[in-house]
Amino acid sequence: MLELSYIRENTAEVAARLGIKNIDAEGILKQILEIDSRRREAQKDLDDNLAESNALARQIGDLFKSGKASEASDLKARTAELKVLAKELQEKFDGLLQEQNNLLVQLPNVPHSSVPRGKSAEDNEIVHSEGNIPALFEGAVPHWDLASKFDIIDFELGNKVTGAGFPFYKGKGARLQRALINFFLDNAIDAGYYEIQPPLVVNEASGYGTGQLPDKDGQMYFCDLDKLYLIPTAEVPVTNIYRDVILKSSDFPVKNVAYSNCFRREAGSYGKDVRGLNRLHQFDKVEIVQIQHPDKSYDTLEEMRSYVAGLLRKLELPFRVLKLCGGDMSFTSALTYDFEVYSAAQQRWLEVSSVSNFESFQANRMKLRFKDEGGKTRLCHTLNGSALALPRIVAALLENNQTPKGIKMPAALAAYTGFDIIA
RNA sequence: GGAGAGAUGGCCGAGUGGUCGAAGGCGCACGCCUGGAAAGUGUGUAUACGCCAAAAGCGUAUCAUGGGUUCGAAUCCCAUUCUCUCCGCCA
Repeated sequence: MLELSYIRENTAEVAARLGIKNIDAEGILKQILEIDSRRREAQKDLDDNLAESNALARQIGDLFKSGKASEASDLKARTAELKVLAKELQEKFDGLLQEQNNLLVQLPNVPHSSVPRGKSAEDNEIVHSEGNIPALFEGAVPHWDLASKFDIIDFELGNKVTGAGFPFYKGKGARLQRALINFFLDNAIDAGYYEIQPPLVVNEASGYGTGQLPDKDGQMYFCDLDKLYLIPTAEVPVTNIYRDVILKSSDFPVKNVAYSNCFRREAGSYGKDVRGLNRLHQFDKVEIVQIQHPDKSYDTLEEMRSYVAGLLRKLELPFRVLKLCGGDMSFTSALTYDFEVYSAAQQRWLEVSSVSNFESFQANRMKLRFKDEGGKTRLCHTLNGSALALPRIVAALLENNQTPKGIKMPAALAAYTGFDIIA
C-alpha cells in the first residue's frame, strides 16, 4: 500500500509513474485526496468533541469529590449531548477512513523510474544473456518424456492420488530435488543469508501483509475450517515475521533464506504453459528475502540479482535476465528482474526466478519500520527473489543435459546428488 | 477434546473506577565520573492520526481484539482470539 503522505505530497508524480503500469490513476488519486480532506475534517470534529467530554468528565469527578453533586449533575446533561454527537462523528470518521483505505489498497506500487513502458511480456527489456544454447542430439525429447523414460517424475501417479499439477518425484528424480534444495540453501548461507523453515500455512493478516490479499484471494488454497491459507511462496511467512516490528538501523541488512513447498491454484492457466513441470500446483522453492534501509535497497536488488545469476552459472544453464515492463510487473513491485533459463527440447525460455524491490509498499501494509539516524521512525524497504524455483530448473537440467546415454548432472550438483548421470 | 489460570510498554512487573500512556526494575540512548573500561550517577526512552508553514507545543486514540455499563474504564460486564498448567489423545 502506498503511503498516504507520499500521495498527498507527490500526487502528479504518482499518477505519472502509475501510467508506466498502464494505470490511469488520476481519478482515484483525486478521490483519495478528496476523501482524505473530509476524513481529516471529521477527525478534527471528533477529537474536539472527545476533548470536551474528557474535560467535563474530569470536572465532574472533582465536583463529586468536593461534594457538589448538583453541579455535577448539570454537567452530566452536556456530556450526554456530547456522547450522542460523538457517536455520529465517530461513524462518519470510520466510514471515511474505510472508504479511503478501500481505495488505497487498490493502487499498485509505483514503479521505479527506470521501468520501461509496455503492455505485456513482449515489452520486457532483456538486460543480460549468458551461456550457450545447447545443440541437442537427434531424438532429444522434452522433459516430460524424459521423466517417464527414466521413471523419475510421475505425473500420472500424481493425477491419481491428488490431481493435475501434483507430481510424484521418484528415485533419482526425488534425489535430484533434494540435492537442489540443499545446493540452493548452502549457497545462500555462504552468501550470508540466515536459514529459516517457515510454516506452510498462514493467517489472513499475513496474506494481507505481503499483498496476496485481498486482490489475489482466489490464487491461494484456503483451509476454510481454520481460516488459513497455504502459502504461495515462503516470502509470505518470512516477510511477515517482521509485521509490526520496528528495527534498528544496525539490523540492516536483514537477510533470510527459506526453503518451502509452494501452493498455487493457478486458476486460468492452460495449454503448453502447464505441460510437465512448467506450471504446478505444488512445487519447491528456495526464497531469499531482504529488508533494507531505503537508501540502499537498489544496491541490494543488484546484489541479489548477481547472486541468482551466480547460481544459474554454477548449474551451467543458459539464461537471460529481463527487466519487467510496467504492464508485466506485479501489483506490489517497484522494480522486478525475471530470470529465464532456456529449456532446449521445448525450445522456450522458462521463468525460474523473479527478484523484486517492493520499496516500502509491503512495509507500509505490514507496519515494518526502523528508527533512522535521527531517531525518526520510517518504513523499511523489502526485497525478495527466488533462488531458485525447482521445477523449471529440473526441466531445463533434464532437457539440456540429455545425451543418448542418459542425463548428465552439472559438476556443481554431483556432490549433492551422489550420482552424475541419470540412465 | 475436557478443566482451570492468564494476556499491561523492547523485556520483567505494579496497578480492581477518576488527574494512568500507565509506578518500579531491566534494557537502550546521551551526559557526568574514569588514563580507559566496569561500577556508580544524572537525564531521556511507545505508536498512529489530527491541529500548526514547520519546530515547539497541543488534541485524540491505543493496557490481546471487538462490543457494552458509566459523567469517567488498564481496572466492571459480554463475546472472540491467543498463551500457560493439568488430564486425555498422539508424530
